[in-house]
Amino acid sequence: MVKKVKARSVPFSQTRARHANETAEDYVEAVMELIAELGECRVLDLARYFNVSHVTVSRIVKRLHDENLLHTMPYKPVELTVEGLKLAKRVKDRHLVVLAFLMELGVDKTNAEIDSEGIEHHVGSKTLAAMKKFLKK
Amino acid sequence: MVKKVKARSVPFSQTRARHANETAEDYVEAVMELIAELGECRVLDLARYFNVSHVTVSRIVKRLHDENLLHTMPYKPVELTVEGLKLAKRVKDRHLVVLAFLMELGVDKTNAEIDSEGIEHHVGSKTLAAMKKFLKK
DNA sequence: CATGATCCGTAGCCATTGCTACATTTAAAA
DNA sequence: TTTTAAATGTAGCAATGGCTACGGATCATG
Repeated sequence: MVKKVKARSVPFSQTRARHANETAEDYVEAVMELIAELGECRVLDLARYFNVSHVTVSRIVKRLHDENLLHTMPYKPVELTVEGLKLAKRVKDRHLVVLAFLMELGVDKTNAEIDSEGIEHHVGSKTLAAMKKFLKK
Repeated sequence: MVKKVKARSVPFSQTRARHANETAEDYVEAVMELIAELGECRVLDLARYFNVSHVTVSRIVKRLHDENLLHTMPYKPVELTVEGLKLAKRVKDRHLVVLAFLMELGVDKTNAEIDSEGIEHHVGSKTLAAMKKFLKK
């Protein structure tokens, strides 16, 4: 008799797509933050923010432009599209909830910041709601 | 005056390395589970488990062999090295804690399983300790 | 307006993780 | 034993995200 093992809940066929999506979330959030802090967001600002070369940023910005999340013109600042802004707001809200949640749970700020940046991308709506509920008490 | 924006807590310079590491964690955990369930772990078992082609599994198994996490011989089952088993146990323990934690938080089992698989890789020792403490109460 | 510093784009390399197509090995069945 | 099905390996392609090196654009400043 051959036992059957169930496949993962999150199919791995989408690993690359999921990573690309996380990158998109990180970038729109960063663009929103950098515009808020600096007034505009240049490619080099993103490169410094993420600690990568401007080349990496440039290519990713181009991809996100093709995906209608960012506006770009050669040698001009990066801006958010309507869709990009919507995503950025959602991501930032979720990020803040996760961060506050971890700290409320007793994790020190430093570790809460580190972990929340990794965790946030994997927090579904149900988990997010549960975290918000926990924070209210 | 130019404002300074702090870089992310988790430098993105290590994105690829982090993803590769997550893959390693997922694979050793899967190998341990499949051996427990099926008695042995074949490349195709992993392919079915992760919903990817056997080619993808084959290449990753080779890499993890080079990293001393897995034993492999051509056309033979995949096994864990001592180091791989140690990692697998740690990963499984953390996974179970995160899953139990989410369910205790009020997330339904289905969503807890989905989210825990993404979240687990980003739970540091401090956050893990906080989750365990929460579960004790 | 010239010029040099800074910013940005392009070319081209690598690693990881997907894939299809085809070859080879293993093991079971005829 | 031979043949056939299943499992595994290999070749080679694409997308994503790292990088260095180099060249063109922009802008402040002399």
